[in-house]
Amino acid sequence: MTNVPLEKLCDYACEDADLTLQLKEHFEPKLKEAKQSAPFEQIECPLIPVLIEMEANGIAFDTEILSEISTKLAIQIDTYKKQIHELAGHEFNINSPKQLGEVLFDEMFLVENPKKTKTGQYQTNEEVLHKLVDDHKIIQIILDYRSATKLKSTYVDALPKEISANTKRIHTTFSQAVTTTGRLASSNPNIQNIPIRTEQGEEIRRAFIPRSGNFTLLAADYSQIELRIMAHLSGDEGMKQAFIDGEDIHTATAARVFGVALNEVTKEQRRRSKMVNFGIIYGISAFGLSQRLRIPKKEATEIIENYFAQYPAVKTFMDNTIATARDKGTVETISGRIRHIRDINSSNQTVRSAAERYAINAPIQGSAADLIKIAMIRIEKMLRGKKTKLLLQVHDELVFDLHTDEQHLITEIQKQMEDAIPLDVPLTVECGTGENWLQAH
DNA sequence: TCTCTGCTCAC
DNA sequence: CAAGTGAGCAGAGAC
Repeated sequence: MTNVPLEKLCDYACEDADLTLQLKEHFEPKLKEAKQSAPFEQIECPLIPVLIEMEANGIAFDTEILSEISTKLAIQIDTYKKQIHELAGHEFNINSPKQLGEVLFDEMFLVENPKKTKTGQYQTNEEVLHKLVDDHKIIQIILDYRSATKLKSTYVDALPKEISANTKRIHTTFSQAVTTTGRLASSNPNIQNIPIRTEQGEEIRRAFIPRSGNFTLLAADYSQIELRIMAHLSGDEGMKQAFIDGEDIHTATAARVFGVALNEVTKEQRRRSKMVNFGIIYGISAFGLSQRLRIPKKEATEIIENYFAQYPAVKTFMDNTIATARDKGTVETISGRIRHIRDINSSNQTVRSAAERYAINAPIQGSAADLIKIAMIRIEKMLRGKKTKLLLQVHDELVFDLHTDEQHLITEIQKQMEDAIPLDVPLTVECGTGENWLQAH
């Protein structure tokens, strides 16, 4: 075992349950000797065998469900393609942003001064096309074409190729050391970006199924984990109270920002507040918010000012985090995971502002990663000797093969996730089961 | 075959 | 200039 490169071993382990066990036994004592830092010793090292097991477990996959979708998409794509070529007056490669831009803007003149990319091509992304949707009927068809080809090439046709000949399951690779914040990454295939937002997209999740008739899929999701971490780290009383009272955070935020009662919040107000809440986590600008909400910049500025007036400790937290980054060149998560922030003192405002956004986002996103990793380590320990298996992690969600005789584990898993790190606000986890990943949500 | 670009999927 | 973290696809061009 010692003569084989570790990477290879992990590959083989996916196909070989006995080797997986050997790897786990090999790692655990060695890792205890390593001494570097709390997140390294307490989180990353004990997580290694957990990830090895998840990769080895794999998730069962029903290709037949997808073949139906594939045929449907192929017909749609063909129809769109013909309509687009007809409206354009000639054939061209719609998949080429370069060719598409030339058709729309050099031949059809749909815009006076089209935006260009840094290489001088016309921009044809979703945002640009959406603005033109009422100007010409070709635009909506292009958007539909893009969405259909994306689903077909990236998911419907690609996922079946990833099924292991031995296990008949899909075994992703989790990268533990590629992200700047402490999140995991998933590849070959990436199971962390399986569609869910559109009706046609979410159908793909039906193909992810339990390993046999004695199992169901269990999905356990943290609710609003990043905003709860913001409430905790900032100590903002108003935001904390909203979570303690079990309120819908976007509605509660809207009530405060727009100065109305909770039951008077309109859908539009909630939508705007939701965007602001997300913006806060990412490091917001008035311009960015105005673009996303499609409102004047002045209005966006007003909303942000109201937000900070209502959640003053959030503003203080953001200022303090940036000050620390300037002072020490680093920021930290709850577990002490460090991110170095370069360019925080740059004289170039664009560069400096970007560094400030990284400084604000890293403790939030990284602490969420700490939390779920701790939960994974404890849950894997709890599941030893059980039939239920941990399969996937999608940043704030864990997916399991749940044995039908082990229903009691749902509450145990939920508890482990909610209690991973005690915060000043409650953490809530929603669990669902089903015959596929879509149903489990 | 490799690398870069533009785009789009997720949290 | 302008919202954080990733991965994968097709096109396009260098080699």
